[in-house]
Amino acid sequence: MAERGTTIRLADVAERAGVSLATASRSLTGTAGVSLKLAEHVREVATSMGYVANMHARSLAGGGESSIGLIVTEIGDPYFAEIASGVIGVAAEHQRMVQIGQAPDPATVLAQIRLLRAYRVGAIVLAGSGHVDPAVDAAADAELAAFEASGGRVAVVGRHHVAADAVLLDNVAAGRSIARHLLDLGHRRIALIAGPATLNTVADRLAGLREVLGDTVVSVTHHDFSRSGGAAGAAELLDIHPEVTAIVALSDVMAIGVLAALREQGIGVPSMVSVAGFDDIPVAADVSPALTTARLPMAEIGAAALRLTTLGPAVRPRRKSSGHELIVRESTGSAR
Amino acid sequence: MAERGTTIRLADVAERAGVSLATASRSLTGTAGVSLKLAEHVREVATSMGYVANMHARSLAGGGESSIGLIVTEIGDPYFAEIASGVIGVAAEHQRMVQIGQAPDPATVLAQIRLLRAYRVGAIVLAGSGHVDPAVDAAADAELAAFEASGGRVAVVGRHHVAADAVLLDNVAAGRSIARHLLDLGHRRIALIAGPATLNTVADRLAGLREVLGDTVVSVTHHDFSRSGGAAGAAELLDIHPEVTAIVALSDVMAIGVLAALREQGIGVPSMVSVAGFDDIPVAADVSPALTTARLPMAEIGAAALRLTTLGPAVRPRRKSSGHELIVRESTGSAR
DNA sequence: CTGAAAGCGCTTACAG
DNA sequence: CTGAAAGCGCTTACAG
Repeated sequence: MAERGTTIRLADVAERAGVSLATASRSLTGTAGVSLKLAEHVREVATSMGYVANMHARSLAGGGESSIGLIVTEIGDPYFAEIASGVIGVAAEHQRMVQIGQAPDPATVLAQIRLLRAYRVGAIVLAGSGHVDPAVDAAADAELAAFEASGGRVAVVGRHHVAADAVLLDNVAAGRSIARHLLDLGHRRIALIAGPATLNTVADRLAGLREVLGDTVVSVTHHDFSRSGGAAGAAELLDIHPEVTAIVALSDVMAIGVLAALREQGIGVPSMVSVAGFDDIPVAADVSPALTTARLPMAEIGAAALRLTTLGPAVRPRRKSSGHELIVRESTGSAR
Repeated sequence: MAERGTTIRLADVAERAGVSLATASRSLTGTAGVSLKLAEHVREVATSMGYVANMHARSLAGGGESSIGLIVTEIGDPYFAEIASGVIGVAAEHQRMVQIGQAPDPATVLAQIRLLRAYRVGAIVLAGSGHVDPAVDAAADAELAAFEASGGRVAVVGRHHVAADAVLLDNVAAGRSIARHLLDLGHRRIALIAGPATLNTVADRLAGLREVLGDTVVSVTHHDFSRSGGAAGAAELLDIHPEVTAIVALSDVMAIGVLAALREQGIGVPSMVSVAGFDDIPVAADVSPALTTARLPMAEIGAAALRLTTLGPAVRPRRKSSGHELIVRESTGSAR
């Protein structure tokens, strides 16, 4: 075992094995050009000494695999946890480590991209909605472009205006699917409880919804993209528009908040009010009542995003659609 | 913007700013000993050139902050997502990046620790249960010890036998709390649906439960620590022990599976059977019916674990208890 | 306050 | 198949 604060270097291994630094390096990295038994011997010595290569030195010297960077809004949110799971799974297939950063706002996104660049990651996956106003994301986009210009690869999830490979979320179509479903059930007084109006994800889902719903929409409000945001939206809504027969929350997490608020007020779902969400987070099937939602397969999306970065750079950015699927469960029913 | 594949080095900045490498370095790292205006000038030049320091070089040269490593079993699991959220939050406070690895089995845990060591992280937080048989974790423990010996800091969550700082999960006491609650409700025919018997977490929860439940336990089975594991356990149980009036699943995720299986068979909860879980994952309050559980504050636990690593090494490992809280909701009621 | 030089731990041409 | 040497991009004593 190493002495406290002391670390074994390749030079130590080489000396003990009685070979040169170069041979030791080749033996351990599996580079061709060392006799099998010598390489084997060096490996044994290294193991017995508890040698662990220094990736910083290895990176600097031009060897070593780069790791991959992932930026999410909040890892505790099931939506992002799923994406992360997809990304980390694919990274592991390629023996890559992932460095993860949380970035709740545009300034932090920029800072995280910088940090990831400083660590010389090979690729960055940026999840988290872009903004309706492209100016808000301009600094981050420029940083991403600079990263690509310096040889890095990037893939974004749910961002439109970036000149990078992207998995585009099928938000507009998902909105339409939810809307049609509600109309089919006879609903004509519908409220939309949305996340921040500044986000593309919100704007897109809203657009799809409104396109089909037309003037059956009696209310659109904006709240935090969270359980409590959904609950607050529902409470407020019930005061002002008690005539509403259906509520669509712009995410499952918000929808769960809506469900909680409705339960608290003793309003039956779907007997009195139908509720629908977006995403199909893992727990959507298990809430009470089970949530009707538009499924976006986030884990697959995360995996797909990282896979895009393993392709070489393209002349024109690749775009891949997430697709979506309407999942009808018990939270929606015929209008009363 | 840099040319494709070309990266700006500190030497480029120094040259452009008309100073030496040393002065450029000091200006950018904020080291004392450079006139304010010169430092300011260098910083402007660096920014205008889009310079991003190479952390690998910085680390090698002895400067730079080390990042922190986190190992979880599965980031998509809300239990671990919460822990990760706590860890990443604290890491951000300290301007540290976190490198995250998923490790579903002991061999992978070992591999991940090695990788983290190779990246010369300053600290490792290992979440994920230890094993009843210490031999299973021996290799990982040794690697952790070697890491500490070489100056690294480590904190584990829910592992007993490691000679490192640890946040100990209050599993035994949590088991007792759930057990007492069930007994108080008059249940005398109780089934336990557990995760893998090899895990400490399972053994401890089971121990607390059995200590209080005594011979009211009619069945103990082991399944995957997952929703489907819980569902399978419940289905199997109902066949063999229809007389059971209460089921405790060893995690909320499993309990959600139990709830699903019961619903499928039309068995009322808690009218026919009461169900309880462990952890209080964020969604526990929103499932149907709302889940009675023993809360372990995972986000705080993750945060506490990382904070332990910021303290200097201790002569004897620090142990911190997670504490727990019985949360009674609607899935438990009087025995029929 | 500023600079020239050594060194961090590797990998990889370049020779042999 | 093996080794001596240069170099990756920084930071930090050491001088001045």
